Amino acid sequence: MAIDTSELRQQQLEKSRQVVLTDDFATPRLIAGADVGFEQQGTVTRAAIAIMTWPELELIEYQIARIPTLLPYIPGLLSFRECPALYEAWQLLQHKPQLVLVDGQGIAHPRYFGVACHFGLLVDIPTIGVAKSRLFGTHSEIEQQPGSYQPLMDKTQQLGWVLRSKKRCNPLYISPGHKVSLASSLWWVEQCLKGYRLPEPTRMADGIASNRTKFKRMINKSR
DNA sequence: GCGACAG
DNA sequence: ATCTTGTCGC
Repeated sequence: MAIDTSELRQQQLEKSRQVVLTDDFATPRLIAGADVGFEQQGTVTRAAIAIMTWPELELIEYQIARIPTLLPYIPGLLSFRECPALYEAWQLLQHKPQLVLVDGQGIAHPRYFGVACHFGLLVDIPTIGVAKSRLFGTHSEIEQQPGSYQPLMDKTQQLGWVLRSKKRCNPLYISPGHKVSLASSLWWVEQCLKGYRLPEPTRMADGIASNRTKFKRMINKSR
């Protein structure tokens, strides 16, 4: 398919100016995890959003949306590929969360506008980007000690954090999405860690979106 | 010019 | 991301 990527990148630059990087939310009652998976050789996009209570972190609802894949994967343009499906799932929710952990980068992006920023602006809800690998920014080595972290930098400007969330696991790349500060983005992810590499909301959404049999049992309880 | 590159 | 069982290491 023919895609004018220069136009999409221009949209990102314009939208990035609207992203809010200070805390604009009270202590959340519900925190969500959002992730996307694919079926049929990538022709179908499947988005999952898991709603969990705070501070219990118990799953109370989840929604899945399946739509035809609109774009191929292009580094830097992930939001245009995943947001449509995420928005479909969002509209199905009976409970709207006050904070969302989105898989992928927040402002740690070449245009300072990753998928977490894009989705947060779209639904006007605070979001934090939690990515499993690096896209943009530099950082010094992370100690092996769980809980250790380093700032993720762009020259002299900090974009986020690189956190060793679990022993012998690759670190997490955390950055503000929308209406969240640098300090809070790290703090909330830490609060949602329960012994696994991924924070609970993200881990749950990831399991559901990836259709892992392991998660099919536990999610049946909440319906 | 060459490599890097969220999911 | 996805195709996929056992297996190496802490």
